[in-house]
Amino acid sequence: MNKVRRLYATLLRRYGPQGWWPAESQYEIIVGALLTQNTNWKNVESAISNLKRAGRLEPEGLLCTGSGELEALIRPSGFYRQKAERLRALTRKYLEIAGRQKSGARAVSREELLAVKGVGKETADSILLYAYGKPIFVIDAYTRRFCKRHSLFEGKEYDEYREFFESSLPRSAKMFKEYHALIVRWGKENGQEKKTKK
DNA sequence: GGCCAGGTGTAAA
DNA sequence: TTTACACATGGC
Repeated sequence: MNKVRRLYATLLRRYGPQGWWPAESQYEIIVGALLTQNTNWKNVESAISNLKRAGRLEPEGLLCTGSGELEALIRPSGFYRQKAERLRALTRKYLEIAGRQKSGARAVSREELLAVKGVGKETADSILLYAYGKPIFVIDAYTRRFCKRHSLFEGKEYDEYREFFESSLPRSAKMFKEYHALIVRWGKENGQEKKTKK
């Protein structure tokens, strides 16, 4: 049993299952993944609840919402102008994937998500893992801090971290979901040391 | 009042 | 390839 697995057991014992991703639908996960970019989750919840209340938290409904109205609804999540635009692009991709799945065509790929403007590696991987159940380990700022703090791994590239975790753990989406959630939970209780000036 | 939050795209060096 | 900066709100 390696250190990565032992730490997982420790976190799970300390915090219990986190039950991520907190959402009522697959589409809500995708919307949350985009809105949470560099943003406090509380603000995202507020934006999502606005969308829900307005009946816009579904792909077709969101796409037929005017720019001004959409921006106003997601305003609490910050970067609201660009996020409104990017949310539309991602929603179109989501519908395209859904249509394909219905006809049994090829499955969702990381590349096509990355091709959507506003979707970077973390967002793409969050979507693949939490919305589509693909066994891909999500790396975020907390994960890097976690690695450093526990002397697990010190790399540079996003994919180096991802491969480190994926090669240290059984290939299980269920475990990847829980581990990432636990790291975030850990991160919220362990503020960063100093802030090396990003 | 400044720092931070479950990043990403773009432009310049 | 690396670094710098814009994007923006809300909580402490």
